Amino acid sequence: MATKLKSTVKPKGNPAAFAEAAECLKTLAHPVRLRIVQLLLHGRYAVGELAEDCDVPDNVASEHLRLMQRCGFFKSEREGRRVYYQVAEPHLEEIMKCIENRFRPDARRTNG
Amino acid sequence: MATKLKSTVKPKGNPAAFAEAAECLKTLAHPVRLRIVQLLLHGRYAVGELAEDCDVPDNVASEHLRLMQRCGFFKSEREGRRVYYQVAEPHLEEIMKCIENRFRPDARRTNG
DNA sequence: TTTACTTATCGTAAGGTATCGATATATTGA
DNA sequence: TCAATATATCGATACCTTACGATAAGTAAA
Repeated sequence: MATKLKSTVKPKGNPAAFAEAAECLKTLAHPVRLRIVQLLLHGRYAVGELAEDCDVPDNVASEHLRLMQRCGFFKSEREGRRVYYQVAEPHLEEIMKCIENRFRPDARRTNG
Repeated sequence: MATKLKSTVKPKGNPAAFAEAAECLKTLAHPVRLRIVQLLLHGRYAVGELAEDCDVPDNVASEHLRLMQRCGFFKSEREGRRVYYQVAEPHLEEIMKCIENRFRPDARRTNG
């Protein structure tokens, strides 16, 4: 297998994009929020359902959802007393797959 | 194009994996650190070089590098007075590509 | 050995984040 | 209207993170 050489040209960075990306990653970087993302990538859930699954009080789940909605991850709609959340950011699935791929039990040392 | 239905089965979560993933994402979630990751995915740089590119003092760059090294992102080796860092985590490239893909100027509304 | 260069570490202050309990708002049904 | 359910918001607190300046440590050259 041939060794791939890295380019020596320095990639140009976009500070505004890095700032926005950092914001979104920070929002993703919480165990409960990761679980909520995983759940909502597979279906549609109300606040109380998510809270129960994550074993946190309803108001805490609600707060996590608010943060993620602010980043555009989710949208919500009320149905009767309940408010259902679902994914609104198309790239979430790809990013979550990368993360799950990395943190599978056997995911280390795929290459050099 | 057929509409893909979401599975209704609830994915089972691994709390320990979510905790570890959240740690690593938090470490990634900083504008300067994202830039450093981008640079090191394209080459090998010393602390002072990274500090200059990122427009931060050397000790701040050194601290960011220490945090990321603690997550296993990088390894370092001294050469004379300088310490060079390079990527040690194979999944970094894939994850960074996802992020760059999402935060390109035209990256919104790919589907959904 | 003395000085300069490069990186790492430490203490600290400022600002941000997570969580909790209490309370407010919205909806439904009695 | 009143009570119950479901969600959202607020104030307070504890904790964490970041950046800064000072300083230490490792290396090279004078």
